[in-house]
Amino acid sequence: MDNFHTNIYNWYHINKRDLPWRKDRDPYKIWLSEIILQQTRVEQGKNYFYRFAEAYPTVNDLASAHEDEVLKLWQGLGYYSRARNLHASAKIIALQYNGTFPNDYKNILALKGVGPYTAAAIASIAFDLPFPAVDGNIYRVLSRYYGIETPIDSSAGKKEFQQLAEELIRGQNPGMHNQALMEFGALQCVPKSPKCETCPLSDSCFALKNGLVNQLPVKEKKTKQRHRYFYYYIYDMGDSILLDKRSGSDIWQNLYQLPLMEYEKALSDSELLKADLPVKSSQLNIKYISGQKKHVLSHQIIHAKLIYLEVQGNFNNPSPLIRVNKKDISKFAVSRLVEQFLHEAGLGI
DNA sequence: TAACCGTGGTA
DNA sequence: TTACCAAGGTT
Repeated sequence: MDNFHTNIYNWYHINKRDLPWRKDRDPYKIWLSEIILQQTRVEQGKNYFYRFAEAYPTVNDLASAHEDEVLKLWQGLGYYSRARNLHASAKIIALQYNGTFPNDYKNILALKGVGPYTAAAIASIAFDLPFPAVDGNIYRVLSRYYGIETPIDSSAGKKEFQQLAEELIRGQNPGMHNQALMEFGALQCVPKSPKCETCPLSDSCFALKNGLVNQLPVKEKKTKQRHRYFYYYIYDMGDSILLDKRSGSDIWQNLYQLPLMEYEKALSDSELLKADLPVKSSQLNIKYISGQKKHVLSHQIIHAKLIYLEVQGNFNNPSPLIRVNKKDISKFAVSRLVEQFLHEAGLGI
């Protein structure tokens, strides 16, 4: 074995973390952890893994849950399509595979929410199959060590790194190899201020030798952010309020929210008082309007306010909105933004 | 292909 | 405060 492998493997055996999804090689748990960890730090994902593993010990348990329940467990982790796809794939495994996790790369890759990285990670870690798991860590480690300046988010870059990773895993223990490289990127060759002074590869690292550590990896695309203006309404009916389920292809799909009005620009409070309501009624009293809250997503900036309405007298259920008892609000999956507004209004958790 | 899809940590 | 970005995938 060459210098690269030997040093990283030695480093890994000394420095690897004791992570809960690596206690055994249950493909279901490895899959679950990989979905949770997509674009997510280990420290943030850990608690969610414990939650899911306890609520759904097997893939059949997950398959028989309701999507609302799965989304509630996922609440706060973001990228909610992961939860929807996780649940949909669990149903496929339960029904089409009779509860046995598929054990070949093609069928793993065919699962919803499983792309090239995740399929390779599961195939290698759970089934010893020699597929390189090329994630953000590995782009960073390889680009620095080998001095590769091809942008990692270009198609040429993806092809180049994939090919290099395939050469590197040849003849190695696939699961250990992939995990060693990822762990090395996550703990040693970190994005900012990597620990080059204590790095076992410092003698042969191209970036360190050439002063390119802070320039690599190269990424070209920058996502521009769209501004949106959300006005949420609490319809306080004494012991209950109204909730609404989001649908369509927008953010927070299938999560619940307070009745919402969206505008292209910010409304002043006086404009807001004259504006349409999500549910019209002559028996409303405005208790207060909150200050503006800025909620930043990866690709959108949402400027939001909460309008607290007290409903006088009777109020018919304005379908498709649902009337929810205040003590049951916390059973519904909501975005962080709605969760914070509910909390500030003394509702929810 | 590029835009879209969340949240929280860090410098 | 801003900018970056973390065990990416889908459309």
